[in-house]
Amino acid sequence: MEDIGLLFDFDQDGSTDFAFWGQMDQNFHFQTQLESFLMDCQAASGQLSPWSTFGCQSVFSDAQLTLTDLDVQSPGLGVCAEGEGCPADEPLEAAKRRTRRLVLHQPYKVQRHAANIRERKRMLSINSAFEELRCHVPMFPYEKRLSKIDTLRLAIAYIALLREILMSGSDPKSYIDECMKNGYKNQSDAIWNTSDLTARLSWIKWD
DNA sequence: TAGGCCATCTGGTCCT
DNA sequence: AGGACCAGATGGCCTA
Repeated sequence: MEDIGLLFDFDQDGSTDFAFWGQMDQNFHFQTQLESFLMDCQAASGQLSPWSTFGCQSVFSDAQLTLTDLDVQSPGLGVCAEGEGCPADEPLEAAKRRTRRLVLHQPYKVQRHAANIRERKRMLSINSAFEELRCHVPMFPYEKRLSKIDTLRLAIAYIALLREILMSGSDPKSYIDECMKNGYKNQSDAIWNTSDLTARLSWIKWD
């Protein structure tokens, strides 16, 4: 038995899109196992969190295309170890296959790489949530994209103001007009001040 | 060119 | 044990 790690770079951007690792023996049928593994992941991707539609599906649809003409050899034959160069005369299907294959005898490295991928996808899901939040905070039509911290702060201020409107029982439009005229009273957390928030809200069609 | 923002990597900690 | 979460470090890009 031998530890093996495989890193895939489907889009050739130099970063690993997918990692596979485990142990292998002489009877290891690489293509069959990898293919069924990818199929399992694809089947599961529909149940995964938002990143799955963004990252996982595209990765795996690519993977299927790659696998169809992926002349995968038994690991150990012409496989390059990380940090070593492949022999120059090797028929470098690696580039053709758009696949970076590694044999790692240090399982830690492979696990670390897999953790990096998970972390990247976790950040993607966070970013997609930020995008969604940006759609719900008041923006000027000409305004450039809000940063993450500004999105959070504006969302907090927006929620606070909406709560006040509800508590006041008055018409939202007239409440905003009042704020524009007299200033927004609640300045306790004035990261977004009166003119910022109420001016944004004045763009909203309340009817 | 400095500062802000962001993506990524990484190691530590927490949770299941 | 492995994955999720978090925060620090780093480097790239953009803008004033």
